[in-house]
Formats: sequence, C-alpha cells, structure tokens
Amino acid sequence: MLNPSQKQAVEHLHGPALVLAGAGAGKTRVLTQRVAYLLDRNLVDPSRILVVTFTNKAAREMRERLAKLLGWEQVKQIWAGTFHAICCRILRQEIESLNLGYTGQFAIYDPKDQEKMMDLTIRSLNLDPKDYQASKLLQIVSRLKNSDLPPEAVSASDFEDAFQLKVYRQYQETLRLNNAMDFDDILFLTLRLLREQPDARHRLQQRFAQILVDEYQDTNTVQFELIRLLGDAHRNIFVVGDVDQSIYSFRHANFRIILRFQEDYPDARLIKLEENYRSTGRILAAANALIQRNSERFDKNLIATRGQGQPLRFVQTLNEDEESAWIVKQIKKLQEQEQIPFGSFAILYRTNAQSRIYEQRLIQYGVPYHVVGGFRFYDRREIKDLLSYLYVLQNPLDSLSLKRILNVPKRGLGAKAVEMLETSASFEGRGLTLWDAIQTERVTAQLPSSKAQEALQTLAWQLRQWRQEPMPVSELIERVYHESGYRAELEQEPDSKKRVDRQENVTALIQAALEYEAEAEDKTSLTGFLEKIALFSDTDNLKEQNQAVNLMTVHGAKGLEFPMVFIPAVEEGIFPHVRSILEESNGAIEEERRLMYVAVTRAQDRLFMTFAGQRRNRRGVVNSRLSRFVLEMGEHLELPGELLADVQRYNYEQRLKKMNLKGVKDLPDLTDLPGESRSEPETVPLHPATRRIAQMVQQKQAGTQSALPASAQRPAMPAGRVPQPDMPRSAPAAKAAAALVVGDRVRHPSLGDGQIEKIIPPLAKIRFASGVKTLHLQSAPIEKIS
DNA sequence: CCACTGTCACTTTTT
DNA sequence: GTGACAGTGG
Repeated sequence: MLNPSQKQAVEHLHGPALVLAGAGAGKTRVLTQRVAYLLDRNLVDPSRILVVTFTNKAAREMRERLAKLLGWEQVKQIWAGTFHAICCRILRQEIESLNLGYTGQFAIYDPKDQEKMMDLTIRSLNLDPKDYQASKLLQIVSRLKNSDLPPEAVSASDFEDAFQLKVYRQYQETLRLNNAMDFDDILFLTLRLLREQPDARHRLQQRFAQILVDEYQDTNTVQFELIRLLGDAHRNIFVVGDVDQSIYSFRHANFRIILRFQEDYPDARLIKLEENYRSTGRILAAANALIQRNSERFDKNLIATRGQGQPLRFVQTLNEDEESAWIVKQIKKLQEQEQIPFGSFAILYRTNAQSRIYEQRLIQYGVPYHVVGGFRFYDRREIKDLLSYLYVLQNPLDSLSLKRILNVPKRGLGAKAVEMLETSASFEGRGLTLWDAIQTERVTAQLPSSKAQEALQTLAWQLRQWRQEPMPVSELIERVYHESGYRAELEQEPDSKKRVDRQENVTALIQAALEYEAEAEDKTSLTGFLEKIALFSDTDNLKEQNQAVNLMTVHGAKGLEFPMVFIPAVEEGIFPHVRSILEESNGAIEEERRLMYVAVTRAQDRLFMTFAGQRRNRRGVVNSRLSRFVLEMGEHLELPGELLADVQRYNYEQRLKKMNLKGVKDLPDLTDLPGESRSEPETVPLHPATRRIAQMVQQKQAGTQSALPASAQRPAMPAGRVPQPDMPRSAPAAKAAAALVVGDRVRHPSLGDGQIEKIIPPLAKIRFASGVKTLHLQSAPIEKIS
C-alpha cells in the first residue's frame, strides 16, 4: 500500500523530519498512517500526540479515519486541530496565569468585530477615520503580531506615522479590557504564555512527545515559534508540506520557513514524496510546466503514475454568459453521457464574487450544486445578533457585543443613549465597564426618558437572569430569542421572503446548538459552543455529497481533489488577480502562480479552463486578456493555432527578460492591461484573442441584437481600441478621471497632489506625498491638474 | 432624540 | 448585494 518513501516517513520515530511532498503524493495519508503506526505499536500515549492541521475539517477527517483503525477511545485523546483551535484550548486553561486581565471566558473577535473595534480605537484617539482607515491599520497590526512584534517591541520609528504605534497600543489595550482576542492574539498570546510562564511551558513541552504539522509551507513566524517551543523537550517534530502550494502569504505565511527547516533542525531527516497518485500525466505535465516558472522553490517534479489521460481543454467564449453556459452544459453532458455524478465536478474560481453567475446558470439548467465559503452562516445578521447575547452572557466585559444588543431589538436606546451610557460609565465610577454601567441606577437614571430607563432596566434584569440559570445552550438561545423580543420584532418584518429566511436561520442556529450538545460534555457550556462557532469555517462543512457540483475558491479547495475540474476566467486581472499585478515585486505573481498550480493539481481526470472575451464589471464591459498562466501551460493545452503562436512569443519574451533586462524595454510590457483611456497617446494593441472576440462581437451584432449591454454593442469598434465602458453615474469626477494617463498630476481633496504611476482599469496607482495609493479611477475624487 | 429612507462607495484569498 | 452615512419626519 505504501511506497518506500511513504513507508520511511510513516515509520520515522525520533527526531525532526521534513517531508516534502508534491500535490497528490499522499501527504495526509502519511500523516494519518504515522499516527496510527505510533499508537498501534504503543510507542506513545495518544494524549501526548499533537497534530496540527490546516482546517478543522482536515482534523475531523483524520480523527474519523484513525477511529476506524484504532477505536474512538484512543483517538479522542489526541490533540488534533488547527493552530487556532489548539491554542484556544491551551489558553482557556492557562491564560489567567499570565495575569494580563484575561479570563478563560475570553471572547474571540471575528474580522468584522475587529474592524469595529479598530474604528472605535481610532476615534477614541481623536484621529480622523478617513485618514486612518481601520482596515489598513488592522493589516499593519496583524503583520506585526504575526511577525512576533508586540507593542512593547516596536517603536515609533518602525512606522510611517507615529500615530500608528499609538493605535496599535490602544487597540490591544481595548481588546484586553473587553477580555477579547482577535485571531492573531490567539496564537500570539499562546506564544507569550510559553515564553513567560516556565511552568506552563515545561508542562506542555513534556506533554507533547510527538508533534505533527500538516501544510507546513503555510506557517508564519509565530506558528513556527510555537512549534519550536512546544517541541523543544522531545524534538519529535514531523512536518509535511510543499513549497509550491504556499498560498497564504496574505495571512503572513512564509514559505521560507519550510525552505529553512534543515537549517533550524540540522539533524532533520528529509523525505521526498514525488509520485503523484491523483492526476493524469497531462494534468501533471501542465502543472510542472507552470510551477517551474517560479524562482524560489525546491526543484522537484511530480511523477505521474496514472497514464496520460485525456487532453486538457481550453475554451474561449464571447462573454461571461456564454462561458457559464458552456461550463454548465459541459457538466450536464458528461453527467448524462458518461454517468459522472455531479459530485465529481468542481468549479474553482479565484474570488468568491465570481460564484454568482455559475450559480444562476446551474439553477437555470436544474443542476444541483453546493457553494463552499463566501458568506458564512454565522455572519448573518440575526445570527450575530443572537450570538451577541450569548457572548455577553459568557463574558460581560465584551462591550462590543453588549453595545450591539442594547438596541436590538429596538428598545428606544439610540446612538445618543449609548454614548451617554459609555461616557457616564467611564466618568462616574472611574472605569466602570459598560456591563456595570447598565446595572447601576445612578447611571441609568440619567437617560432622558423614563421609557428608555425602563427598557434598559428590563434588559439588565433579563441578562442577569439568563446568566444565573445554567441551561443547555439551545434552550438559552430559545429563551433569549423569545424573551428579548427579537422574535416579535422579526415577525413584524414586512418583506416575507426576508422574514422567513431569517426565521429559518434562527432555527438552524438552535439546531446547531442541539448538535453541539449531543457531543459536548457540558451542555450548558457557552464557551465551548461559541468557540466552535468562532473558529468554524465554511470549508469545514463540506460533506461528501455525491450529487451536487462543488463551487469554491481555489483557496477553499486546498487539500481537496475532484475528478472533473473547471477553472473559469483564466484572464489577466482575475487570475492572476489585479492586486498581484499591481504589486511591484514579483512575489505576488509567484504566489498567484502557486495558486494556479493548486487549482490545476486538484483535478484527477479532466481539467477545463475557460476564457471570456468580455466581462462585465460594476461599471461596464471590459475586454479580457488571456492569463499569462495559460500561456505558460500552453504547450500542454489544446490551443487554437493563433494562440500557439502567442505561447511561443511569450516564451521568447520571458527568456529575453531573464537573460537581458535591457532588451525588455523594446518589447510590449506584458504586465500592462489594455488601457481604457481615450487620450492615451499610442493605442495599445489588443491581445489576439481579444481582437478575435471583438470581431465575433461585431459579426454577431450585424445579425440579431444580442443581450450584451449597450457599451458592447457600439457598432464600429476601431481595431486596437477598447470599447468604452458605460459612463458611471457620478459624471464630473469620472469624466476627468477617464481622461487620465500615466504621468498625469492629480489633486485629491484629502491626500493632496500626486502623480499617476500606473493605470490598470479600473484602478490606478498614484503616488502622493503620504505614499502610494491605489484608487478606483472612476470613483475617486481626483482632478487632473496641469 | 429615535427611526426610517435614500445615496454612495466598495468587493482577493481565510483561521 | 452590503454597509456606512446624511437628511427628514414623527
């Protein structure tokens, strides 16, 4: 069953080991088998094994597989989960020993909570939220925390702007006062605990006799340190990964950590798994050709074990409507003619926003489907509202959640009332928490109307009641739902579709609580339930459904495999994403290339890639340009003749670029998309594929009126000129912006004067005194100055 | 002072 | 399709 390398990995016993495995080489299998091997021979106690997986689902699957081999009794003692889940478990027990003011009931703030919190922090420092965007500061804060740099370790000179340090400090302090953590803190505080509490450190180090880490290429500095510290006593650290599949650098993952493993652990044993058992030879050949373009990697090739298989298909369509229709028809055809179950198909797109058109088309053709990711169930408004009650009951210090429920359902406590409560709380008792404030008559008596006072008193009384009485989580939710008046308010919702939808969501939440209770040791434990929800991702929910087409992002498909894979919109700006093209360095494009590599290697039997000549975006229709990745895989795809010439040209240019950077100037810059601006001095030649599409559009228009939007129907399209998108509604600024070209100087009301560095519709990179900004050309309030 | 309505800008990837 | 914001009516 196991090949020699796999066997070697499974039976590795002591000391550090690095398993480098290409896609489909049986990484997860090796991991599971090794745990089984260790347990089966009684080499280690199950409670002393730590397995870090990338998703909760992966952990659950591994447990299930192990349970079949070894029985549930043993398996449930293993520590298996994501970094976040494991750190949470440690922190719930140990955080109080750090004496930072956190209790074991700490709340976990999701990205939306974080943003609110950050916004409040910025305002509390009297900074203008327009100059200091919460999202941007959160990025900075997250980068620091994931680079192991607490507020104490950085100084003002590390920032572009001294206020950013203040914000960082204040933000952390506010979280602490709320007994709350964001995702980064969960890891960060665990690391801090291990460093500062020798007791806890020794206990945990002694405990984990064997540590196994999956998807090691996606670990970041803090995660690396965590593993290093936890494994320090026994040094049995077994990591598995593939540099070419590192796709989470936006979450500060650093694939150099895996490249460096042998330096950090000189005695590490290196095992390579290069035989691929998943995909056909043709799929692997394309994947190899693609990934070889990346510079920073271990050279390796996937070796096919399954024969060549069928050719990879590349399909060009006129526009996205025809693209989605082609995909769905193709799925139907394969299902009908070859009896391939719908569950064998996956449509893997770059961004969540792309899913809608495929969904609509699948509905139209009556094909069952299942979307993974996107909007999480727990992000729905009514769910967050009800959960906020639970959060407050669990952790009264959580003022963010408390604020959320003060006037939900409506109690006549508006913004002014909340503000008054807050100021009064900090004023009256020198730092009363909001929770204390609403329980204090002296504070509540200051509310203007007696109606508001009564409402608040009722709420405070209810919260105390719910807190006192232990009851199963599902029962608690029901009581909150009824007694708070939420249910009554929901019944008043006039839009019946919305109303029913929301009521169903509440029922689903109660159902989820019941499911939790079925497994939980303590049915009344809010902490356990809320934690499960906070760390839950939609990917974790993917069931082995054989009867529905799977739709998800490429990120969501990591670790999965499907017999039939469709990758739509292989276009510059989508895949690779615009943001990565705009990036100065090559690193972002290399990451996109790895992402494409992941997408391609998900396919077991057949792979389809589709290209739409025109695509609608918010403002109009844009001509597409073929993704460079298709050109890079060109020799392994069935391409029409004209495109083959493009592949050769592309390869020639790339070689030139590599050999002689000077010569590049004479060549058309492939990283630039065709410009949309009318006044651009020289016309940008259209990509041949796009030109052909343009001709097709014209021919079609000569016949019947197509369903294309007006802008695409403009009759004569001069060669080499891109059709103008529809003029946006806000005319004046847009008109000025539409005429802008690279090099123009512009004025922005808050950012001042700047110069345009790059235009990739609809975005432009503009250098201002404060730094380079990427703005939406059509909507940004910029004006050309001469 | 609260609640409702219309307007506008924004949309990578996720534990 | 969402969420933040401003303006208006009760």
